[in-house]
Amino acid sequence: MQDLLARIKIPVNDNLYLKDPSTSELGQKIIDGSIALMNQLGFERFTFKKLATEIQTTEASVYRYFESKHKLLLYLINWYWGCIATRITLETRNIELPEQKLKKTIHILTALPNPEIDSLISNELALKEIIINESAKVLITKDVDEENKVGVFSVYKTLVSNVAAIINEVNRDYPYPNMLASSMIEGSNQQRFFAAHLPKLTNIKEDSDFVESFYLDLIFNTLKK
Amino acid sequence: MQDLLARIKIPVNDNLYLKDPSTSELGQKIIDGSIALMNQLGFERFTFKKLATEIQTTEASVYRYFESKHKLLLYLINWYWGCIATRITLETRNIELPEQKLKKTIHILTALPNPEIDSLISNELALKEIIINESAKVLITKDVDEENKVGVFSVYKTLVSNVAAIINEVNRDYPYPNMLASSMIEGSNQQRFFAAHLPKLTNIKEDSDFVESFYLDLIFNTLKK
DNA sequence: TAATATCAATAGTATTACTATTACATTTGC
DNA sequence: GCAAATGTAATAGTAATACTATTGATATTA
Repeated sequence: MQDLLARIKIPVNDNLYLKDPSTSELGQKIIDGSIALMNQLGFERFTFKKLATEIQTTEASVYRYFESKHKLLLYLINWYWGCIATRITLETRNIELPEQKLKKTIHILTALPNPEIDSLISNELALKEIIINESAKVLITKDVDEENKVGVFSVYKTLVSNVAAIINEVNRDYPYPNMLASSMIEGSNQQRFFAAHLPKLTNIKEDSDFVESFYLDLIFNTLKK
Repeated sequence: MQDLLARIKIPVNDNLYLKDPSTSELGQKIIDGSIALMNQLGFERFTFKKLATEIQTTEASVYRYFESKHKLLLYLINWYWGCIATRITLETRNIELPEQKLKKTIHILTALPNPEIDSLISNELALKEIIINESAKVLITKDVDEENKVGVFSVYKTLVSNVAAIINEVNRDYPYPNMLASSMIEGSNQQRFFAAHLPKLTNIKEDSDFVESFYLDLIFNTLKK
């Protein structure tokens, strides 16, 4: 699985970069470095200057690839959801039973990545933490409409609509499949943030992955006919 | 109801302001002006300079009340959730049936405010939009732990725990009451953002309030024994 | 009325996101 | 094989903005 995914090229929207970072060595260093540094500092404290120092290049060189740190984060997010969407397609295509298919999908979307088994990329956990901590800062913005126009969110929208389809395979009459899908995707990340910082907003269980269990219970009870 | 609430003083954490804005005329102008302007511009584009121009004072005068726009937003959020918590207490205390109590709570938390009936404050809708659009920017931060230490989120945590208690009144054995509560509170706002900007992530129904309906269905199905 | 405390305005500074320009290196076409 | 074109990177900026230091004005109280 790991090798297979490593060979698949995940396409990311053209509008997110000035020069495709996957085509050069410096580009790769920018991606790898920004995942590490943004996770460490957080989006606000992260700057192109600090990144440049870290990967031994210059601020301006980074600006050759990305016109802003905002777009860089959008690139990372886009790429992450592209990977997840690919995983769901690959790992559920041989499953017949709709319930099993949905169960697997919920696992991929809500569980923490197991670095040994299902990691697509060298630093998936760091990237997942960035998704958890920083996503809202570029999604919930006044610019969302303009960015949506140029297709920045199409990967994410496709993912939600695919999950919604899997939900409707289990219960054809359920009227809110997209809401349920996006609630789970966004909510599971948020609950992990709460667990780490505001545990009173969650119910952490020692014996199991409480986030995955919560959504399994929630979704299958809701879809029960 | 309106008059009653208008007379209730909603306490806001001391650490959020340098000088209590509710004690002076300029303070009130800062609050009212910032709700209007932040809703109009969004948190990023909102600055103290622009606010000062708007309410005909100076940037530095605003800094007498709030040490940063970050803290100002936290103040607004805190005050909002204080109002909501008060409303839930007042409007459910005479309800005997746990199911009816929960239903009312879900309504207060997920429905859009009706300006004529249940508005606490002159510009509740604008404030609600700020909560929807900007909350994540001050909650999901690297500073969350320090701010949590000084009690900035206590109002919110109390609200979640109160709603969790109402959930457990309906089903004493449900193991994730806090998660369900915080998921609903955060999720309902997020779904409204999606509805406005990324409708493919939701399922908007013309005939009813889809957000309230979604959560009523979701929660009561989940709690069914 | 004089001392004191409160409040507000002016004029800054420091940081940071971002850009204009130039220099160097590599590839490509004939 | 050499020049044109393209790709890459470095220097040295600008503009915006969050935030502060200081001084001036007003109100309160002894």
